[in-house]
Amino acid sequence: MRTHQLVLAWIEEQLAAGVLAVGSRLPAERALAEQLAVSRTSVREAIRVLEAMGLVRSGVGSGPEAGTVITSDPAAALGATLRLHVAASQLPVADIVQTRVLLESWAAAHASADAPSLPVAAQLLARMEACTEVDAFLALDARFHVALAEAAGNAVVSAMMGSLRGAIEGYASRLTANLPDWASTAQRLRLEHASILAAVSAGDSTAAAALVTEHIEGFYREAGLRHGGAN
Amino acid sequence: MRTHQLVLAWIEEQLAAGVLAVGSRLPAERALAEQLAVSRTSVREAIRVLEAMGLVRSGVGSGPEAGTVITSDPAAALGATLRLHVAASQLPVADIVQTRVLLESWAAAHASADAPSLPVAAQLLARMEACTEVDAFLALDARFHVALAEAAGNAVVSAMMGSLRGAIEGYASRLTANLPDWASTAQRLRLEHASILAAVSAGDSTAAAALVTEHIEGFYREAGLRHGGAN
DNA sequence: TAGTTGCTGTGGTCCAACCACATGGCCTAC
DNA sequence: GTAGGCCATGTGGTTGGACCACAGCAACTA
Repeated sequence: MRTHQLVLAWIEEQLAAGVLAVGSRLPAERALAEQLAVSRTSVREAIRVLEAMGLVRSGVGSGPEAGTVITSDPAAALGATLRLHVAASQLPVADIVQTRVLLESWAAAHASADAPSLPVAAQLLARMEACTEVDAFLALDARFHVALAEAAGNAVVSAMMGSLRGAIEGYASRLTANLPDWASTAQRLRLEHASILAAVSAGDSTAAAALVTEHIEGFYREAGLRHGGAN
Repeated sequence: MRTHQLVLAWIEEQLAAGVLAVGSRLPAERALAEQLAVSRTSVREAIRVLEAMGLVRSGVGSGPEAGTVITSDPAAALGATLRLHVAASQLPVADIVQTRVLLESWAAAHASADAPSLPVAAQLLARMEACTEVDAFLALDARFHVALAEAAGNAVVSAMMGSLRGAIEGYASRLTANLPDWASTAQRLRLEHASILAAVSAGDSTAAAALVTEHIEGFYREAGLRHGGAN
């Protein structure tokens, strides 16, 4: 076993045992290196891995932002991993979109009408009304979909949904250049968002799932996703 | 931007441009460091991240196994990430199981009856007939489920399915200690596997999805998954 | 011809040093 | 007594160099 994996195993143990939890601070790199009798280099490699996994956040200086603290952002980490594999032509974008439809339609069907994230989603829709810039619109759109997914109450589905969205975010942004008229497309998306939110709030799970499916597939159909190998 | 992220960005560019592809060799660490005008340490940190993402494999010495080569094993990487977040109590095991049911029942329903991975799945079932040891049985079980998922032809679903299974593999193994009689449970699982495979081969997608759902939920119900916080 | 030996290049590990940064306490000037 | 500036401290970020184990291969030797 390589040295940095020893550090990773130690940290995983501490997490499983509850000694470390979200919000905890890891010992300083130099102290941890001495404690585990390894070099600071190996400790840093382990921390880089944990950072890529979305499990820790490192900051320099002093104060609350400094040091290495346990966080939990699985969506970003999974998204980055997927994005790299897409770049390596190992994961077709079409499969990502299809999986996203699968997860998100399930989430829409299983969302509870009184979930606290639904008002958040509604606020995001209000902000999108006045938003004309493409990338800002897409950023709000991403947050809306994540809020919708959270209403189903499954953290894994939410994280994977967000990661799928993030993995092809740049791709989706470039796709908008294919659209004949962004303003009209945006308006259509706004209406679809409102319909989805209404269906979820009304508890009409069948309609919600169908609307979500059509919403996502419709966008990529209009923007011209090439099936079978696009990246 | 930190130095190792610069290296990551460079490698992602090379991947996206097709200069690097699966099977390619990365330049040697010392050469890459000089080429990008960074230290070898930073190059190594980037490689550790890519390794954790399942994108590269490093080997010492000379020959085909040596050096750092581009691979693609997203399932293992995603699984390790999920496992750590489970250890940090941020992803409930129940949510992982639920997501697995979602993905796998979808895969069973969308599997094509003539997929090349179905004969592989059948072979795995034959080997499980004679397998009595728990961990070996679970290992074959994992491969069977992945083969089944691959029959649906969606690489992302397959990878996520495998990662979900891997993230709680150790957990499932410990759960078997709760079972009153492993031999009878194993026999039941074998019969269910055969039924699932038969339904998929017959193209009966509705039955296949229902059988998969009951198969997975039944196991965790019998083994006693504590809902809401077990890890 | 067959075996051995050493050269070469690879990643793996460690160390020592320096930098940039943010905080907090001390010290000075008013 | 207060306000301002300054430096000591501890953090991660980065670098260069050194050494090791390993696997292949070529040159050399018996």
